[in-house]
Amino acid sequence: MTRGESLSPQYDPTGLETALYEKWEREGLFRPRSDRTGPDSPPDGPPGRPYVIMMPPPNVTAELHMGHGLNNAIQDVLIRFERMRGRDTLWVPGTDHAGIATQNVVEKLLANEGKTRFELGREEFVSRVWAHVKETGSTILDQLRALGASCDWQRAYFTLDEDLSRAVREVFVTLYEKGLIYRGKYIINWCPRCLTALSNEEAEREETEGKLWHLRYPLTGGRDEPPIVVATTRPETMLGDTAVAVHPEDPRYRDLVGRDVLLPLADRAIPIIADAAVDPKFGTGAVKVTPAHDPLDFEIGRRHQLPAIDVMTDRAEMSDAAPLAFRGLDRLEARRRVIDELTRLGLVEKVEAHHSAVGRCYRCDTVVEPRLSDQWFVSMRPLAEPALQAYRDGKVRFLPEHRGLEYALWLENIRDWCISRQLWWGHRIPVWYCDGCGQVASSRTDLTQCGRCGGPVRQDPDVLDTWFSSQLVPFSSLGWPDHTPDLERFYPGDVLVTAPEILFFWVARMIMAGLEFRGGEPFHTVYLHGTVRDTQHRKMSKSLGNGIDPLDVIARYGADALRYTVVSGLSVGTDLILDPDDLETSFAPGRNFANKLWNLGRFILSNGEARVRPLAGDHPDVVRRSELTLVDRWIIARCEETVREATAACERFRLNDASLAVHRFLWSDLADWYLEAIKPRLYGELPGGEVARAVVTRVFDVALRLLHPIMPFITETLWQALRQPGPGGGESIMTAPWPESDRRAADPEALRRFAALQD
RNA sequence: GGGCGAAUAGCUCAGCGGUUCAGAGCGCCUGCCUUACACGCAGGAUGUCGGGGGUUCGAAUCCCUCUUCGCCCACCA
Repeated sequence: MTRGESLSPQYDPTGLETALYEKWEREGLFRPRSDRTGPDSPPDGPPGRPYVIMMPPPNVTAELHMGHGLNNAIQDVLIRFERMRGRDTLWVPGTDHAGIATQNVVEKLLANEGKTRFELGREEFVSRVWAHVKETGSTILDQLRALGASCDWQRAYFTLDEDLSRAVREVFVTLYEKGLIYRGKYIINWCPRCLTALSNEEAEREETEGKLWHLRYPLTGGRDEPPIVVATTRPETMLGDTAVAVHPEDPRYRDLVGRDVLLPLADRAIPIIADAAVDPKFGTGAVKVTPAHDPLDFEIGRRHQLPAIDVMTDRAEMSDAAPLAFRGLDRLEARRRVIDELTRLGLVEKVEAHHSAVGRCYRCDTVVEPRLSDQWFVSMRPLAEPALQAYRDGKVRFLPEHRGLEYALWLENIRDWCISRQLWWGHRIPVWYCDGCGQVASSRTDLTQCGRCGGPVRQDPDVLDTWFSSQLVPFSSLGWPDHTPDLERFYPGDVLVTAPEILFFWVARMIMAGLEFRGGEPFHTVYLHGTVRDTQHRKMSKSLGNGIDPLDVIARYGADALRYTVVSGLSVGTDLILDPDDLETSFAPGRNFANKLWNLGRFILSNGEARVRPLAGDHPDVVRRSELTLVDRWIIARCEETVREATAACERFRLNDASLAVHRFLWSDLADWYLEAIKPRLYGELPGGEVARAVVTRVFDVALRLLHPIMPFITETLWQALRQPGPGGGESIMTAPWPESDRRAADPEALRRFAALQD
C-alpha cells in the first residue's frame, strides 16, 4: 500500500477545507504565537517585532461578496507569509455597526410590518436593531472562515461594543476639550431619505445632465427697465432667495447694485448686492442668493447679513416658509410648478442644457440637499498636518504609489468633518445641555444633572458618524484607552489592505487618529487593491445583479481555487475582471491548478516511501552531490530560483508574481519535465530512483510551503501526507518555516545545460 | 474645470528607466483516455505592443502630440 492511494483521483475540496479550518482554529494557529502556551509557544525572550493587520471591518449586516473575498484573500496571504517567516502575527477581525446602512436595513424590515421607527420610539427601535444584529451579525465572519481567513477570532470586535464605545467617548471628549470639536450652523449635505446630515465624503458627486434656467427678476420701481436675469440649476430654491449678487467690477450691473428686485412668486423685495465670489463669465453674471440652500450663497449671505430662509422640510418638501401654493410639494414637483408659473408669467428667458456634479447619498443614492443645519464638526486642519507630514516623511506609504498623491491632496484641502448624524443607531454624542442655565457639557460619563446649576440636563439626540468609531480601531480594538498588553505589543500595525473607495472615509482618518492619540501612524503601508468588476467593467453590485457569491465559488471549486484565481489575476492596484455568468471559465485557473497540484501530490506520494534520504545536512545518509544527475541539479536550482522569486514577490506585495512563479515551477518544471524525466528511475528501469525520490520530495515540500499562503487548504493536506520527519516538519504547514534561499543550491551551469536540452 | 493613470494575442493581464521582450492564463486549431491529472498530455496558429511624430545604431519600453477609456478632486450658480 502506497501513500498516494489514499487520495482520490480528482481533487474534491468539499469537506476537506471545513475540517482543516476547524482543526487550525481548535489548535489556536490563528492566534499570535505569543498567545500560545504549551510546546508551540515561543522560546524565552521577546518574540521579535510582531506583524499586525487590521481587517477592514465589514458592515455588520453585510453578506460576503467578491470584494470581501479579494480583500481578505490578500490579507490572508500576507499574514500567512509573515507567520511562516516566524513573525508573531496578529490579524484582527471585526464588524462595523454601520449607522445608516444598518438602520436602513431594520427600517425596511419594520416597513414590511407597516411600522416606522417613529412609531416604535427610539429605545424600542434601538433594541430592535440590536436584536437584528445579534441574530445576523456573525454571518459575514462565518463566511470569512470559508475563505480560509486566518484571523484571530478571539479578538473580534464590534464597533458598538462597550470597550470600543468607551474609546469613542474618550476621543470625543478629548477633542472637545481641546476645542477641536465644535457645534455650528452651516450648510451640510442632507439626505432627505435617510433624514440625516452627511459628511462631504458621504455625498458622492456624480456628473449629471441637468438644465440651467435663466430667470427674469423684475426691478422694483422702474417699469421700463429690463429685468435682471439670473441663472440657476435649482429653480425651486428661488422661493428662498434673499438677494441677487453680481461681481463688483461687472460693468453690466454696476449701476444696479443697491437696487431691489421683486422676487417673483414670493413677491418679496430683495437687494442686488456685489460680491467678488460671483463669476461674471458664468451664466448671466448675476446669481440668485439662497443662503439656506447653497454653501456659496451661505457665505455670501453671511458677508452681507442676509436672512436665510429655509424653504424645505427635512424630507425636501416645500416648507411653510414657501408661498402657500407650493407648500408640501416635493422639491422636484416644486421645481416643475415654479417653472410653469414663471413661464406663464413670461419670466423664463431661456433654458440651457447643463451638466453639473450633483451630490448623492452614498448609502441610498438619493440626491442630497444642501441645507442649513446645526451640526457637530471636527476641526481637521490640526489633525491633518501631522498626517500629511507622516506621508511626506515616508512613514506611511501607499501602493500603488499615486494614491499617495490623492491622500496628500485631500489632506491639503481638508475641510471640517461633520460628525453628527440624525440617526438612532450609533454612538450617541456625549454632550448634555442644560435648558435651565444653558450650560453645554461633554463628558466621559453620562450626566444626569447640570454641573453648574444642578438642573436637569438632556443628552444631544444625535449619534456620531460611523467612521468616527472605525477610525479608532487600530488601537480601540486592542483595548485603548486602557494600557493593555495588546496595545503595548501590537500597536502600531504594519499593513492596511483595503479598497481605494475608503481612502478618505477610513484610512486617512485612522492615520490622523493614530497620530493624535497614539503618537504614531497605525501602519506603515497602505495597500489599495482594485475593484471587482464584470466583463463590461461594471462594478459588481447587488442592485445590478452582476455579483459573484464567493461561497458559491467555494462550494464548486474550493477556497483555494478562488484564492489562486484572484491573487494570480491581480496586480497592485488594478481591477479584477470576472464573468458572473461563467464561473467555470472565470475560476478555471485556480480550479485547474488545484487539481494539477493534487495529482502531482498523488503521484509523488504513490512513488515514494514515507521516509526519504535528506538532501542536505550532516546526516550520514545525505544525498551526495555526485549522486545527482543533471536533471536533479536543474530542478533543485529551479526550486532555489523559485524560493527567491516568491519571497521577493511577497515582500513587495506582488502576490500575482509569487503565485505565477510557484505555478511555473510546479507545473512547467516539476510536472512537465522533472517527473517525466525521472519516471524510468522511479519505475526501476534506470538506477537512481532513491535519489530522484529524495529530490522530488524535497522540492515538492518547498513548493508547498511557498504556495501555502495562497492555497492554504490543499497545501496543508498534501504537506501532511508527505510530511518528513526532522527539521521543517512542524505540526502544521501554517507554522512550518518559510523556505530559505540557499546559495549553494543555485546552479547556473545546470540551469544553462538543461535549458539547452529543453530546446 | 483641475490632477493622475491606462491603452500589448479573441478575453483577462504580465513585461516599461533601451541588451534573448514579443509573454502567461483562459479561449481557439490538430492529434492523443500514454498506468498522477481529459480540471490532462504533445504539438500549433494568433499581436506593424491605440494613431502620429521625435531621440537613438537600436523603443511596448524614453520624449512630444492626438484619440479613447478609467480614477481622484472641485462652491462655476
